[in-house]
Amino acid sequence: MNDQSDSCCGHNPNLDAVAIAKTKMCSKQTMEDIAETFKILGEPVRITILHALSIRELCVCDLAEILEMSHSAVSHQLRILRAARMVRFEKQGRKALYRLDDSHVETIMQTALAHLTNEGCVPDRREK
Amino acid sequence: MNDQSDSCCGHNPNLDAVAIAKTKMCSKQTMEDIAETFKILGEPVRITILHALSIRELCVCDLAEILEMSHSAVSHQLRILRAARMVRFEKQGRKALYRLDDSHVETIMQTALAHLTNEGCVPDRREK
DNA sequence: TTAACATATGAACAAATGATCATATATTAA
DNA sequence: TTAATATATGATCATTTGTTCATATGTTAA
Repeated sequence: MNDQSDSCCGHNPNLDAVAIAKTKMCSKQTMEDIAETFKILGEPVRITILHALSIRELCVCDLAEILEMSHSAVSHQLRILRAARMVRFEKQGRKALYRLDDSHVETIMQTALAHLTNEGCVPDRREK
Repeated sequence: MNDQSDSCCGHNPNLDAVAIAKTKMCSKQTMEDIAETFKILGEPVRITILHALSIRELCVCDLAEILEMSHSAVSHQLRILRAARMVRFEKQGRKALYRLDDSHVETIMQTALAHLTNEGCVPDRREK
């Protein structure tokens, strides 16, 4: 925001280090895109939906039961996950069967779990 | 929140599917911990700090220069990253040299990037 | 057709949160 | 010691965002 206000206040960044980092870093846009992805994963309800769908496909009604939440709230969150191309759905009668739309999500989740537990990886919990 | 309000309104979840999912799913607490990790990564400023530190160690002053932000704002975010054990620092004189504290963070970032660019994953089958 | 079921979505509200500002602590230089 | 430098942090404020409520759309059963 204010890159000028500090230069007059006596701060001395290591210009070499700053230059090296800047040239090797990804674009600001890329960083924002990655952050957006994590922001979506950073909600208990949404990550739990993805976790459940990693085990098997489920409809809104099932997810509401599992999460102990209203159908409306679940549907709102599914909309966000759809927009992020993390889940997709298929209409079956009056139900909407949801499933994961990207295997990366599982990988990301397991790595996050590894960070938390300081372990290598996690056993596969999928059905069969 | 309200697990009772729906049962009297005529919704019929697939009880088998729900049971299967429930027994195989991680605990609620684990989900919340994972979500917390992602929430921290889901902020452009924080993920950019981690990205910069993945290139080389930097002090608060350098990070402020790279991010074009105030030192205060950077320091606040570093505090959050420290609490999550994603970065650690070492005092050198009046400077504080920060570096990554967990190699998992880089792995998670790269997988997220793969999700965004649709590389090495399931083909895109979104609904039209 | 009518009623029940299943999902989707806009609006409103409350809670969470990041940036700014002011201030505090600590280290080095003069 | 005094001043300058470097970082840390509490409080405030504005924005973001998830849930609820009301309502709309569409499907199946009676």
